Formats: sequence, structure tokens, C-alpha cells
Amino acid sequence: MLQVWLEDGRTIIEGRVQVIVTRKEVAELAGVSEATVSRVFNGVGPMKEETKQRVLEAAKTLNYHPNAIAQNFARRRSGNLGVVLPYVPKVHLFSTYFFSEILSGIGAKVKEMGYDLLLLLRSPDEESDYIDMFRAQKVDACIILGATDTPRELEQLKALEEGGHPFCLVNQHFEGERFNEVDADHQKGSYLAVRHLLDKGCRRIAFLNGSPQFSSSGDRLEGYRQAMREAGLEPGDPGGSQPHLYYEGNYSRTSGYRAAARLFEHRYEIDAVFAANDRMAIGLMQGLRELGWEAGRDFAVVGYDNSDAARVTDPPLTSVAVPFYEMGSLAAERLLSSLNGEAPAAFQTKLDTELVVRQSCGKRS
Amino acid sequence: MLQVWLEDGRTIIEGRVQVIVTRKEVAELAGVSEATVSRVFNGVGPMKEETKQRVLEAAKTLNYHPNAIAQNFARRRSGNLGVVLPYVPKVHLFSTYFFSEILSGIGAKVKEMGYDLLLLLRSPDEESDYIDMFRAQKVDACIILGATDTPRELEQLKALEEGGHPFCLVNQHFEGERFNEVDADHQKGSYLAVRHLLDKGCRRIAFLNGSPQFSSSGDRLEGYRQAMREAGLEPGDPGGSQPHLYYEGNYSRTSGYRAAARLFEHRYEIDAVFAANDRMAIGLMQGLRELGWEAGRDFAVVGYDNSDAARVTDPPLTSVAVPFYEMGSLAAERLLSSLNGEAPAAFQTKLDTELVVRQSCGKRS
DNA sequence: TTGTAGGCGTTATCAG
DNA sequence: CTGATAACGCCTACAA
Repeated sequence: MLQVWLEDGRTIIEGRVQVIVTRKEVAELAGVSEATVSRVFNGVGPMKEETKQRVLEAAKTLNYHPNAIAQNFARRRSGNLGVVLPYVPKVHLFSTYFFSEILSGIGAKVKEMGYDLLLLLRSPDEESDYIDMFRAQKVDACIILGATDTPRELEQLKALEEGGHPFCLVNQHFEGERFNEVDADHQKGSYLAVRHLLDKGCRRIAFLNGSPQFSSSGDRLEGYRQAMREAGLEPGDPGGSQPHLYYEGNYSRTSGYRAAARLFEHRYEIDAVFAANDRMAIGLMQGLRELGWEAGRDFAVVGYDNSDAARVTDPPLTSVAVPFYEMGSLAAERLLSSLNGEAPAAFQTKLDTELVVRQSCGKRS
Repeated sequence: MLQVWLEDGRTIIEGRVQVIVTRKEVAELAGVSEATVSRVFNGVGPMKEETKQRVLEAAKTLNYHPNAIAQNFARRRSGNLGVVLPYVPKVHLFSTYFFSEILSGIGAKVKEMGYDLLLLLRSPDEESDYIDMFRAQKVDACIILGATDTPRELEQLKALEEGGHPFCLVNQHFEGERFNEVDADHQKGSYLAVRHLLDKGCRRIAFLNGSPQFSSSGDRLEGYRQAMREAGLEPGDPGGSQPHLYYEGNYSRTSGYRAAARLFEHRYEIDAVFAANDRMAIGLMQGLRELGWEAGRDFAVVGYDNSDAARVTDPPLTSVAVPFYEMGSLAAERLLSSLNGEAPAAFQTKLDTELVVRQSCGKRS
């Protein structure tokens, strides 16, 4: 930054004269000490109402605003909540819907609690990891989105934990660990989805799952299995006895589209598909349509996420709603209030999911 | 934050002992002064290779990381680039696609240039505006997304300018002002879209525009008009002589859906529609389908944005691609390098758009 | 109820 | 090439 400091406290930035007002000047004008100015602005300690007014007035006439950097420096904290987003291409795997909802939820709460939101976009290589953000003390805590259950990721999370850096995972569970987590009940969501198909009279229900490194994929499989077994049916399974009932994609639309071809070969053994997210469901519907098989007419489909996209497909897609906004908001709230010691340090929460019925399962029932 | 400082420099946070290593300790271990440690880490001034190595080694054994807050405090800057997002509900007007692309572009460049990204989600009320971020010196510059051409917004932007706070608008132009801007050539994009429809043999081309407070809406109207006039046709116009050829929505899918009913009344005077974004195009196609009018069969459609959604409609939607990622990246680059005085302070750039042809205009031609 | 003063971890300017 | 040292703007015991 091209700037010059003058002796009288003014600063020239880019040819413009900036007057940076500090506490000192407010104190002088109000005829009090600097400490008193701080007290007024932080609302601490007892003080005479008159003094307070005098300070506030002085601050107003001088247009004083406390310098956040100096405050944070003195308080030995950054005032930032970091939010880690996975490497960009993955955004196309998850829906952008997922991120914008969670981010909005986090953003609202963070502001409410007087923090700022630092966005950390991961790079593809990312040798230096998010722990550096803590080391440099740029963030006081962080929320990690799109974490995967891989050895590398787990190692990094453990390092964070050992370093005593507060963090929280959203929509991802690590079995056997006690990380802070805010998750949704994907097992129940999937159970509801499959029950709905069963209620519609479907019996031969295939499951198109997403990548197994996300815990929610496992949860969904569990819910699918449970519903099938309760109905006395043999569920599909990775490597199980019913290979025509289990398929796997990576949550992208393209992977759903590709699955269509495989699924089509078994079309006479299938009357419904439950897809682990809307994007795959949409790709699947497209692929099968091209092969002459129409969702809602030739087979029933249920998606997952209840994203905006579910409303715009033809036919509109029945889907499982996940409270992403609330998950973000809750994660931020828990994390930040634990920093203040206002809440227990550890938490693991699971929010409820529900089914939103549209027309992709046909009109029978 | 529940923490206690010990006399030996250690800190207890949430019951954990944190050792905060400072420059001082590195200096002691390396047997040099603190200033030398700084020089090594900032790579300034000449220094003996051996000294440098000694310092780096000491830093490594102590696991030293410079404290970013202290650095920024001393440098009198925040090291943050702020990104202002409009109030959440608007996210549903724009596509989330728009934001995730731009944000990714900004994020990549910001990291590359050694800054951090502070996300500023606007509140609905938002009495206190983004100028406070500058006053509190939380950001060194900011990028404003989703700005509207309204008196209130303009006033705020002028205040920023007068305060000497560097900012940049993306995808929004203010006629008569010299704000920093990175825009796309929406007039050309629209021209291409309409030319394509003309080339397909369409003559009676309606235009479904978005909210007029965005400059891009005006640009699109211009492009539409230009193409129509060049073809010797009378374009639709707000309040013009051809009311059946001009419609207005607010960029949401729902507004496109609603426009379908109005448009349907004029179906015998229309053989194509150019929609100002994909979401409205999709809503429109849905609405008209429900009325028995099929895109690609009964009429041609072109959308705008080339969002993910354009690929998943039926039929796939011909659309205008806008380089959102590049726009974000460029805005960040220009803004940040102007801070360093490495680039001229003011810039106004317009990036190119192009047409992506799919099947929504039928197969004739 | 208010003032004094030490400290936060750097940067950057001088000497040497 | 390196070492002192004065900021930077605010917080917060402790003293009055």
C-alpha cells in the first residue's frame, strides 16, 4: 500500500489525505484519559453517565471508530471464524446449494455474535493446511465443510485437536472420534425416502449412492437397508447379492448420467430408484430419458437435498430436505459460544431431515 | 475466550497449555537480535547466509509462526480483502452459480497475492453499512457483488469513494460514475443470443428481461434491440409499441414461471423468447409446458449465464456464457495490485461473453 | 469513578 | 550486515 505517515498523525494514501482518529484524540477532546474512552466503548466498569456522554460526543464529532486490528491484537485474538471450503472442483460435486445455504447460516450467526467470517478456499495441492491459519492466529476457530473420511484428512483434524484449535465439522461424522460435529439425520431421511417408494407400491428399489468417503453416504445406505428389510425385501448392497439394486456415483450430475446406462440394463428388475442427491437423480433421469425410460411414468425416483434444482426438473423431484442453513448457524453458534466459555467445549448434534413429495414417483398411491 | 496467561509466557486456553512462540525466543535461540529474525522472515535487507540458516533452524525447532495480527497491526493494514454479498434472499434471485463462480475466482487470486478473504453478508436492514468495515480497518479494499443502481446504494458507494476506500464492483455499471468495475459485455451476449434465434428463422422474438436496477438488464435490452433492428424487425420495449414482445421478471425462477401465463396469451404472435437469465428461462419453460407449449418444439428459447442448470433442463438450454470466475479473479487482482501501487488506481474492464448452443432452439437451421 | 502505566508481537528507522 | 529502539492503538490490572 502506497502510503506516507505525516508527523501530525495524518496519512496520505494514494494521494488522499486520511485522518486516522485514535482513542488519544477522543480522550483529549473529552478531557478524560484514554482508559476511560476504552471503558465507554467496551461498556465495562462503572462510570458516570455524564462522562460517558462526553466521550461519546467527542467520538462522534471526531468520527472515531476503534481500530479492530489493534483491538484484536491487544485481546490476543483475531475475532475471525474461519470457514474451510473444499477445493473448487468439488463444488461441482456437492451442489453450490449446499454451500450457499450453510454459508448463509454461518454468516448470519457470526455477525450476530460479533465475529467476522474468514473464507478459506482450499487449493488442490494444499501442502500447508488449515492448521497454519491457527498458527498465524488468523482465526480463533473454524468450521470445516466438505471434509472426507480419508487418512490424510483425519490426520490433519487430529493435529488440530492436539493443538487445541477449536473446530467443527458440518455434515460429516468421524466414527470413533469425538470431534465437534453438526450433522443431519441422513439415515432417517433415507429411510423416509424409501418408505415413500414402498408406500407407492414399489418393491424393487435400487439405490444410487454417492462417494463412500462421506459419512452421509454410509448413513443413507443404512436408512435404505432398514426400510427395505422392514418391508421384507432384500436391499442392494456394495458387493452384495443384489448387484442390480446398488450403484455408486460421486454426487455429480455426470455420475448419475453414467449410472443410467448400467441401470438401464436391469430395467426389468427395477421399478424405483433412490438417489443420494438431487444432482445424481437429475443426471440419472436425463440419461434414462435418452434411453426412452421416463421418470414418473416408467419408474419412480426420489432425490436428496431438496435443492432448488429439485423444483425445476420434469417431473419435479421428490426429495429429502436437509436443514443446511440451520446446520451452519448452529455450528457457528456452538463453536463461538464455547470460545467464550458460555457453552461446553464439545458437542455433537444431529438435526432432523424430512421428505418433500413432488411428482417424480408418479400419481399412484 | 476462557484463557489465562502465565508468567513464563505460556497460555492456558480451555484447560490446554498453549505455548505461543514469539520472535524473541527465536532470536535468543539463534543468538541474534529480534530485528534479524524479522529480516529473515520478511526477506529484506542483506544478510549472511549462515545467520539466515541459523534463524530458520531455530524457528523450526521452536515451531515459530509470525503472528499475523501483530504483523498487520504494525503494518497498519488488515491484510483482508472484503467481499460484500447482497442480503440472502437475493441469492435466490441471482443464481448461486453466479456467486460461487465469482467467489472462487476471487478466492484463488486473493490467496495467490497473500491476502485473506473476509466475507461480508449484508443484513436485510443494514443500517450500518460496509463503510464501517473500512472505518474499523478490517479490510484494505473490497469487492461488491450484487450492487443495484438505487439512490441509497449510489450514495453509499460515493461515500466509500470520498473516504478514499478502494473498492470494485463486479457485474454492475454506474453510468456517469468512475467507480472501479469489472463487467461482462452483456450487450454483445444478448446480441449473439438474438442473432442465433434470427439465424434459426425466428422473427417474432420476445424478450423476458430482469429487474431494471441492474445495469446488465439495460445492456441486454440494448443487445436485443440492436439485433432486432439490424434484422429489420421492431423490437419489444418497456412500454413500447410491441407490448407482446417485452416482459419483465426479477431474475427468479418464479418470475419466469409467472411470465409464462402472460406470454401464453400472445403465443400466436411469438415464435421465440430470449430470457435474461437461465432461472427465468427455466421457470418460463415449465410454465409454458404446463400450458401445453413445449420449448424446442412450439417455440425457441435462449437463456443467459450458462449456469449448471442450463445443462439439466429438457431440452438443454442454449445460453450465453459469462466468465464469472475470471471476473472475480480480475477484480481481485486489479484491486490488490492497486493497493501496492503496482497498478493504476482506477480501472473499468469489460470481459467477453459467448453463446453456447444446445437444443432449446429446435433442430431446424 | 477515573487515571497511570505496562504490555501485546511486530515493523521500520537509525546507528554502528 | 546487524542491533537498539521507538512506534502502532488498544486492553487491563492496579492505584488513587
